[in-house]
Amino acid sequence: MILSRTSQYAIQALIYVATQPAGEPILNRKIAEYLGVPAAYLAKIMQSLCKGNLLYSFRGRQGGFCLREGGEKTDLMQIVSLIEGVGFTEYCVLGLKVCSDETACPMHTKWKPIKERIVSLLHEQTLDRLAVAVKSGKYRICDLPMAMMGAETDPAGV
Amino acid sequence: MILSRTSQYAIQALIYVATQPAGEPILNRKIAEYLGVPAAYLAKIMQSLCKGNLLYSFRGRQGGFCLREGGEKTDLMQIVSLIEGVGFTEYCVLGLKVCSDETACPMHTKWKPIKERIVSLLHEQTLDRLAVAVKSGKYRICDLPMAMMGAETDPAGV
DNA sequence: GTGAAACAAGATAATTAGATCGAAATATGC
DNA sequence: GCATATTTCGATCTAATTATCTTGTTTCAC
Repeated sequence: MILSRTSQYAIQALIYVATQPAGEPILNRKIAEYLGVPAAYLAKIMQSLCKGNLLYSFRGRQGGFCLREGGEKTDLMQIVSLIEGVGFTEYCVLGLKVCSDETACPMHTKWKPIKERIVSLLHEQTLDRLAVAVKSGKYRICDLPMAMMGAETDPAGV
Repeated sequence: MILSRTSQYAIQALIYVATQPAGEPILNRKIAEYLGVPAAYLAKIMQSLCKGNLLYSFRGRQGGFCLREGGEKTDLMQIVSLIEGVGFTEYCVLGLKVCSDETACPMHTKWKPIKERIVSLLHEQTLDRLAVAVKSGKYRICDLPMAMMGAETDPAGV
């Protein structure tokens, strides 16, 4: 609805890395397996994240990916603008090329505050905060195992 | 960022129809020309809008498209759910298949209120209100002519 | 050296956007 | 009434974008 699948995978992967002990390189394969996303595609995304200076990569044996120092403070806005391009928040809801305070689409004034809330939410969510939430066990960054889906609606509990 | 191009075109076209005198069928060609969008593609979208009971269509000479009676009260949510499918607002920001109050991604609680604001904005914006805004001349549903782009930065005024 | 891993670039698949074309319908002129 | 121009309808086809896979190379620990 808002983010491309690429951005979603990038965020999930970075959160996962942030939940792991710092300093130990993590395999792309492991991340992909955990998240249940295609490893080859994820590898490409991880490369972008390296080029964008969010990750370190180590080749060869004992290789893998690590957060850069201070990387726990990376916020979602940084990740998203890296993937979708800066200014992805500037797009007009109705798709107009030019839609600013001066000359706008009829949704502009109402949409602007919502957009601002989205931006500040993306800014305030940092990898460390998200990692804590995941480590607490209250939240997930990967899908439920199929078996569990709809488990609540199953009175027998299987 | 939020809506597919198809939804954007659908909304633009419906607003345009709503600005025109009711009862007079409007040509797809005219709408496409005004909005500056591909006519063939728009025609397809118009068909969906007819099937979704938002528009009437008339074939042959003097044909064209009209809002259905009461159509001025159509809100953007109706249009969008027709095009993108109902439940497009239910998607998880991080792309999880299941993300509800019971079991969620770490963004869920913060994202939910924003999502609700988006939904209510889409609900409160009806075609007649948007049409009024456009007819007032304060807002646009089509792009500026190329010549005007950046006109403000041109001291000579060309 | 050898094997495990990231790296790079391209090929393929899926989805979305847009174009084409032959109908079917209908107001209008004759 | 009948031909005709005008328009939507419907189905299919192409192009562009996005997501995914493949293959080979480089790097590094052992």
